[in-house]
Amino acid sequence: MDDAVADLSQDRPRLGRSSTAERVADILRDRISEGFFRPGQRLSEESISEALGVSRNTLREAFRLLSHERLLDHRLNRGVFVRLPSAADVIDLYRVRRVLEGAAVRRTPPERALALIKETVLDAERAAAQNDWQGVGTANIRFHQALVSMNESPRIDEAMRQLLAELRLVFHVMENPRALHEPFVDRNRILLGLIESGPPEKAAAYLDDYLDHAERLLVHAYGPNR
Amino acid sequence: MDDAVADLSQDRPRLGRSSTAERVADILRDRISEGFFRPGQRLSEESISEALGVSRNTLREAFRLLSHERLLDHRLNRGVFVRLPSAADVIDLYRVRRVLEGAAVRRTPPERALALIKETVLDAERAAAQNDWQGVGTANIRFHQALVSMNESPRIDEAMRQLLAELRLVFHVMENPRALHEPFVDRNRILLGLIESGPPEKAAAYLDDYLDHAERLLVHAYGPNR
DNA sequence: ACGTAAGGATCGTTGAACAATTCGACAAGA
DNA sequence: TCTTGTCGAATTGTTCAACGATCCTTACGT
Repeated sequence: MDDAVADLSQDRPRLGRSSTAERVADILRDRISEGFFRPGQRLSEESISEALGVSRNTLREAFRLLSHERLLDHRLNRGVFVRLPSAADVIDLYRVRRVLEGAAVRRTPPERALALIKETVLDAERAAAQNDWQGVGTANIRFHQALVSMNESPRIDEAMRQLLAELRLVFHVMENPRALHEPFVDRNRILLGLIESGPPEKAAAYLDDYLDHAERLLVHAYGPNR
Repeated sequence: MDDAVADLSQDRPRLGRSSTAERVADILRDRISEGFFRPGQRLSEESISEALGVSRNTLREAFRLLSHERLLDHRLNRGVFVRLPSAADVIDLYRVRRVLEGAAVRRTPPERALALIKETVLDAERAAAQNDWQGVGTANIRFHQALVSMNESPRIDEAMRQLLAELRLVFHVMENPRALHEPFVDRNRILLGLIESGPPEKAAAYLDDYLDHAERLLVHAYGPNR
């Protein structure tokens, strides 16, 4: 009986949830990540609060939340804009990735995480076979989220979630999703192999090259915009 | 003339700063980190908004900011409380530290960061000589902030700032600051030496031991509380 | 010991109001 | 033509008062 009660405590976080502001933030976050709101676009308090049927004050609380996640850019007296990351941002994002993902592949992978990673590799391959490059991008993101989960740290998972959401903004600025994601379908498979069997150093080295490649791709296509 | 104008654009970030909510958040952040508000304490919207002379709505925006930094705990319909980290939180915080600081010491230290680190080592030694253990704690925190700055990533700096603010909450729960900080005055000096001269792997190994030590100290003294 | 009910305190959310700020347009001047 | 000053509309920043919803405590009854 005590066991059952102990299991229950895992559902505890779901209890606290709710609050209009958070639900509004969830909606906006989804809209942003799916590209409905474009990077650089201004979000009007009046029109959105009216469309969602919540008061301006509540909407502002939601805006605050998303600003803190770096998805929105809050400029004083000018309103909030969907964040438009600069080239410097891209470079910094990859610096963080090298740290978080590098630490991950150096650990002995927990079974749980390994299964997750395999799954996302398959997802990417399936999507690629159907020329669904948007889907490949999504699977890619989940692949790296799974990678980082090897660190077994809730805080790192959360940080990675935010980072990838921010990176998705970068993707939305670029056209030609195929060139952006195709090279990494194979690389994911290879990296998985190195994690499973190879020595950690080998996987780490390959990962560094992987990230260099991805960063170069982005920054190159990003140069003109700033 | 154009050159002068270009230089000016560096001051641009300073323009955006302000907004009552952010200033309120700054005040509360300081109060929390100095221990004026104790972990677990409830912060009443009414009394604080009255004391600070701002409206409840504005105060709530500030609360949101600090909740996102994990300094406050926002429980629906019950109000906000100064966060009281659990033992599991402490363990996770140290997992993150191992990743961020470990990556830092493996890099070739930039001159700028090295100077900062030296400074904080001296600060800690000076404070220890005067039996100012609060001061040692502060210097210690700045030492690790400086360590992490070797990563040369604004986002990692920011993450570390938050992490250390959260860790300060843990310190405030414990009595006997001396036992908590004294051992690390010497260890800081040694780690600095290894970073300057030793091979990175040596510094990394010592750092792991350092963090194990610190974590054990905290978790041990923390066990009873939960 | 346990379930229920009542009451008070506090939070969640709203709507309206006004001041502060931005931005574009247009006119005046060099 | 280019710059500068001024005005007004639009939007944000902040406050205030109000009401329903939720939680906590206390008291009561079984």
